[in-house]
Order: sequence, then C-alpha cells, then structure tokens
Amino acid sequence: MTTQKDNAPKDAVRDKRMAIIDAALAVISETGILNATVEDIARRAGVAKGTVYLYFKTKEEILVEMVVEKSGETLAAVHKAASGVSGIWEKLRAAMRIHFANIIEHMPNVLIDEGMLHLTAAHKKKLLNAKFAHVKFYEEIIAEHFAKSGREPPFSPLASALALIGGLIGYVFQRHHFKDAAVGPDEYLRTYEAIVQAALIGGETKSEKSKRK
Amino acid sequence: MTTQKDNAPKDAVRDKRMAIIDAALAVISETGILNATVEDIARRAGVAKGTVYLYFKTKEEILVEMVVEKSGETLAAVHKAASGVSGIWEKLRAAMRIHFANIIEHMPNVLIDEGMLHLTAAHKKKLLNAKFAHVKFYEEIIAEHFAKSGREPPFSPLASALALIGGLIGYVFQRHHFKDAAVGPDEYLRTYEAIVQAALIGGETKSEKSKRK
Amino acid sequence: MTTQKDNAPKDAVRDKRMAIIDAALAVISETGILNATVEDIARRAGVAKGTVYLYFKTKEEILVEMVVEKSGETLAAVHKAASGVSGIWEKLRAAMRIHFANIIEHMPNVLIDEGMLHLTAAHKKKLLNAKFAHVKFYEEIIAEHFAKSGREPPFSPLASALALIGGLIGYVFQRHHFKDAAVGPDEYLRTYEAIVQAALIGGETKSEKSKRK
Amino acid sequence: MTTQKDNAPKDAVRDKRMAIIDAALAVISETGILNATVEDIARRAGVAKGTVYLYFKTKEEILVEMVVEKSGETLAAVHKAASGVSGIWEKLRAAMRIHFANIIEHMPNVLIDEGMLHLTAAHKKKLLNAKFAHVKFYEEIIAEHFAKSGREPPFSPLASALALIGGLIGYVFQRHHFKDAAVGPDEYLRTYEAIVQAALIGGETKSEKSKRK
DNA sequence: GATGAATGAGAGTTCATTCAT
DNA sequence: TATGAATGAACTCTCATTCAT
Repeated sequence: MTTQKDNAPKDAVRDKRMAIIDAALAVISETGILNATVEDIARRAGVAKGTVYLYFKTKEEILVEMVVEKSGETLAAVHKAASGVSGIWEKLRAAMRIHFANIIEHMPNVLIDEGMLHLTAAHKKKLLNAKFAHVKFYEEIIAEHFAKSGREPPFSPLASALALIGGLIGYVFQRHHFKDAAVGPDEYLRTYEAIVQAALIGGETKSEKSKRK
Repeated sequence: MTTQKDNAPKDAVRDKRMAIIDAALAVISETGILNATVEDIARRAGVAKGTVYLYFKTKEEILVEMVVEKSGETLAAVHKAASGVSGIWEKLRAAMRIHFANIIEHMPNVLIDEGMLHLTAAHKKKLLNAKFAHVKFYEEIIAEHFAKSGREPPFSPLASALALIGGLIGYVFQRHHFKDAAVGPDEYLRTYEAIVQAALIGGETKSEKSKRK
Repeated sequence: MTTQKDNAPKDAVRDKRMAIIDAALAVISETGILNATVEDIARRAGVAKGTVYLYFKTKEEILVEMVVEKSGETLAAVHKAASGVSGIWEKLRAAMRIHFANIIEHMPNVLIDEGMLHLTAAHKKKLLNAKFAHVKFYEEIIAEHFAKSGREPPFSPLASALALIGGLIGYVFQRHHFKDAAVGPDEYLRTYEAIVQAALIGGETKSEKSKRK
Repeated sequence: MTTQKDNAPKDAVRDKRMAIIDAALAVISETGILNATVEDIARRAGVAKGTVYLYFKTKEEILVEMVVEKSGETLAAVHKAASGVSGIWEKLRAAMRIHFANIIEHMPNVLIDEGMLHLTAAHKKKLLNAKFAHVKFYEEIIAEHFAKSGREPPFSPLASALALIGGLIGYVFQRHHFKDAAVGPDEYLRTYEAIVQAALIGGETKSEKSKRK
C-alpha cells in the first residue's frame, strides 16, 4: 500500500515533467522546431531554464520524450476508442478519428522527423519504436479483417497500415492549403475515411447498412 | 532577339544558382535541416561562402527557392508523364509514380514545413503556392473523372487530391520503419495505388481488364 | 569546565566539517579543481548539497579552509618528526620526508594557487599565512645551522627555506613524467635530500659517518 | 623561392595565433585560469569571440597550445644561452637564469597542471612532451658532467634534472611570500644556483675562482 | 564577381547558491 | 539541523551574415 506521502513527490515530478513537455509542444507549435529555444520552453512551463535540465538531460531528450509521451497518449486513446465499438470497420473508423484529432492537436509530434534532427542511436530507436506502435495497431486490425473475409488479401496489412497512417499525417503538411480552399480538416477526414473504407473494406458493411434504415 | 552575349552570363548565373540549390538539397538530405550550414552548402556547391549570398539574400531564401524550384521540376515531370498516357486512371497512376519518385529523391522538400521555419509572409506564400500547384493538378484530373462518370461525386475533388498527396508524402515520415519491416517503397506505392484506385475509380478500369487478358 | 553535553555537538560539527574537507580533497584529486563541483563534494561527504553551506559560506571557503587545515596537519606532522631526532641535518631530513609524503597525499593543496583563484583579500591572507608557517619552520632550522657552524652563512636562511620547499613541491608538477621515466618519488626524494645536504650542510654529518661504519 | 605574397597570409595567421596566445597568457596571469573566459582573451587580443575559434578548436586547445608554444620559446632561449658559454657549470647556470626568467614571465604555463584540467589524451600527451623536453635538456648536461668527472655519479641525471627544474618552478608557488619577506626572485635564484652548484658540481669551478681574483 | 576572415548575437548547458520544507 | 529542488548568471561554442580585398 502506498501512502499519499509516498506518491506526492512522484506526482510532483511527473507533473513538472509533463508541464515542460506540454510547454515544448506549445512553443514548437508556435515558433517551429528551428526557433524553439530551451529558454522559451522553460518560460512557457513557468520554470527557470536550469530547472528544465533537472528533468531532461538535453534539449534533444525533451523532443524525444515529448514524442514518446504524446504518441503513447494517442495510442492509448486510439485503443480505447477502438475497443468501444464492435466490427472491423467501426474499429478502424473510431481509431482514425481519434488518431486524426490527436495528430492535429500534437502537430509537432508529426513534424519531428528522425532525419531532421541529429539524434543519438538510442533516442532514434526510442522515437521509432513509439511511432511504430501505431503502425502495428492498424496492421493487426487490417490483418484480422483480411483473415475474416474469405478473399485473398489484396495487399499486405503492414503496407496498408503504413499507407493509412501516411494519409492521416499527410494532412499536417498540407494544412495551410485548407485556409484558402474551402476544405477543413473534417472534410479531409471524411474523404479519407471513405477512401480507406472503399479500398480496404470494399463497400458498406452490414452495420452501416442497418444504420441507414 | 537575345544575342549569345546576353544569354551566356544569364546562363552562368542560373547554373550557379542551381548548383547551390542542389548542394542545399544534398546537404540537408545528409545532415538534416537543423545541422545544414551555409558553409556546408557552399563547400558542396564548390563556391565560397560569400558567393552564396550573391545569389540568395538569406539562408531562408535558399530553402524557399529550393522548394519552389524542385516542386516546379516535379510538377513538370508529373505533367509530362500524365500527358503521355490516356485514360483517367492511367494518368493518375503515371502521375503518382513520378511524383512518388520525386518525393523520395527530394525528400527535404517534403520535410521543410512552413510551420517549422519562421518564414516571412512573402516566402511563406511563395512556398504554399508552389506546393498547391500539385494539389490543383490532381484536383483537376479527379474532377474530370467524377464529371465523366455519371454518378454523384462521392467526395470533393479538392479533398481527394489533398488526401492523395497526403498518402504519398506520408511515406517520407515513416521511411525508417521500412528498414525493419519487409516493406519497401515499391510495395508502399503499389499498395497506395490500389487504395486510390479502389476509392476513386472503383474497381478495375477497362484498360486494366484488357491488359489482364 | 565543559560538560560532555557541550562538547558533543561541537565535535559533531567538527566531524562534519572535516568530512567535507576530506571529501573536497578527494574529489579535487580525482577530477581536478576545474571540474570539482559542490555537489560532488557533498555526495562524497555523504551530506546534502545544502548542508555544505551550513559549514562553509562559499565554495571558495571550502578550498581555503581545506588548505589551511591540511597545511596545519602537515606542519604538525613535520614538527613532530623533527623533534623526534637530534642534529640539524637529521631534523631537516626527517622533516623533508614527512613533508614530501604529505605533499603527495594532499596534492590539491599544492596545486591550489592564490593566483589561479579569485580569492577575497581575507582568504588570500589566510592561505598565505598557512603556507608561510612551513617556510618559517625551515628558516629557523637553517638559521640555527648557519649560526652553529662558525662560517659565514652562504645564503639567507629564508631564501634557503623557500628553495628547499620549492624543490619539494616542484615534484608535484612533474609527477606525470615519472611514469615514463624510471624515476619514482622515492628516488626524487633521495636525490633532493642529497642536493640539500650537499648545499646546506656540506658533506656528511658526523652521525652519518658513524652510521656508515 | 617563396615570394612575399606567399608568406604574407601565413605570417598573418601566425601573428593572430600568437596574439591570442599572448592574450591568453596575460588574462590568465591577471584573473587566474578559473576565471579566464574566452571572451576576455578575445577582447585582450583585439578580436571578436568567434575569431578565437577560427584559430583554436576549443578553449582547452588554447591553453595547451599556449604551454607548448611558450615552452618551446623558453627551451630555445635556454639552448641559446647555454651554447653561448663553455664549461658545464657555466652552461647550467646560464640555462637556469634564462629558464627562471621565462618561468616568471610565463607564470601561467607553470600553473597549468595536467591533473587540474580535464584534457583529452592527445592534449595531455602534447603538454607533457613539451614539458619533458626541458627535463631532457638538463639531464643531458648533468649526465655529461657526471661522465667527465671521474667519480661515481652521486644520483641519477634524470632525477637531478627533475629536482633542478622542481626548484625553479617551486618559486612560482611561493611568489606571494616574497612581497612580505625581504627576498626577491633574484635572491631566490642566487640561492638556488648555489644549492645546485654545491650539490651537483661540488665547490667552485675554476672559472669561478679566477673571477674572484 | 568571388572570396573567406571576421563578426557577435544567441544558443545549449552547468553549477554555486538559496530557501521552503 | 538537514535537505535537494529551484534558480539564473555566466560560460563555451556556433554560424548566418558582412565586407575589405
């Protein structure tokens, strides 16, 4: 049994860690990775510059931990959303919706590319593992779907999962076009859902049909 | 009429400009945007550091002009590929293939995001216009396709075009996963083609059918 | 009369003070003055960083007090060694041996130079006084020796004392050469003893002669 | 044949390099190694902070190169002085005088200890080699002296050389005592010369005797 | 036009010192 | 008395940009 006294300091540490990570996300969103300074992040988090280094060894570590943390949150949310519904397509759609919302909210996560930074091998691995967990999630669902349908899988579940995520994060790099065009993220998502459905599922599912009645 | 005397220096200027842009692309590919220095770019281009500033006002301008230039090259190649074949789907597929090859070759182009840098308004606009030209290309083809098929367009051509490109560039951000997984860019492209075909075209086209025979 | 109750806390204070000083000496020996941090010293002493500041006002004070303390210990040991034997040269030699052993043991003491640090006037004075006590010790012995010998003193006792100590501490700055060369501290000391003896005493003393028989 | 045009840039480089080294020496003399900043050194040398890094990769390299350079100068001066006179003791004395003058002039050189800093292996080796060249110079002279005198060498030439230098640089660490005491560096040197002469040479040389007449 | 030495603002990081607990 | 999280001044080093040659 852990007393409150035991947890309090641990929670305080986690809180401040998360505050710094959130600050980093916010600062990067506003100024871009190239211009985000540790001082900015500290100020945003409401701590001194030196304090940041009590929680993260380097600026690089802040970025990596930010991606890992937020990717984890996203994956958890996606999992939860998918397990709340039944049916392959319903699961996929629920996952995609939450996933897309998270991608938009944590945009810098997507923009931080392993090749842009000069990460240590360990950090690079950590980053890729965090991202790959998302791929595996979709891969499993798609594989299950292909298995259930009697027909020959039209393409590999892994490639499908990668393409699916690719389409979701591709939005981020085109987001500025949406201001001019009369196409918002909602329409993008709806379109993309339809594309995926048509490609992977092939027409309406039974539950979709019954809903329409 | 322009004499040779007039053109020669202009060409020399354009050559050096392009040499610097190509050097920038190469350096960024290797070291990442964060670590690419003007000195690296100059050395790679075979000119002195100061010379770079005779052709570009700032480092930012190098990046912007690089994207504009390379995007233009890509669009020209895509256009050419599409006009070489007949049939909507054939055009789309030819375009996607060339586009995808260019995306991989000019990866930094994709990675340079308007939100990452701190661009001036003019530069940002220039960048977005260059990128949007691609979107419009696909939008037109898709719109034409929807118009030809008698049925109601399932989703807006613009959103479709954005999603289509999104899926293509999404590959770049997942490229590191492909080393571990047994999925190469070719399989990604094939899968993605199939997804797009299924979604936008709806099953095999006539030409596809005839090919199979 | 002081009760045990009074002394106990005082002793505890002195113990912790000495623990910190010893920790400082150990840390500096290992990492060098430039890299020795208060945190290192505290950890080595087994106390918290803040605790160090209950016993010393600044890091500078730790260093100064360390030198004063260790110099005092050395001087006491030297005194004791010298008073344990009779004869001028015997005293000198006994003193030099103990002194040299202490110099090697407390190397940072020697390396901490008044000009390297940016000491307050008070600290500088304290440091110099501690060091000068050593000089005076040798000066007195040498002066006594010169007085006893009928002959004119060949050089001032003070200069002699300074040169004598100079030769001893000079070892510290050349200690790295001894690894390569086949000369250890013992041979250095033996050589230096002989030099001093030849110069100040002038040939063997009577007790040396009798020992040889 | 090298034209003036060829040498000019090389000389300019060397001049600036030396200006920075001299500035480093001056700044360290005044503020101590611990407080000497690169900015101070740059200002003193009359260049911008960044310029220093065009000539030296790190601050550590400035220090190492400073020692190497000044040690080399000293050794050259010592060599020249020794070769200007004949007779072992005359050579030794001339060398010691110049050496001592250089030690006082380049005091920080002596104070920079391999154990205080956290040098890379390569830098440490470079530093030690530079210093050891001095030792070897004296070792050779002393060995020659021992060889010429028929008698058994009383102590190893190497240990003797180390002790000799030890006594010279020992002055630096006691220099502050000389302000209070009525002993200046000149008297220290004279005393030390006499000590060395008595120990290594054994009484007056013939040239000394003749001088006295 | 071309060069590259020089600049200096600004970045990441460290660490002596403080102070609420 | 003892703690160690927090602070922020100060450090080393980088690099986009300039300009005399």
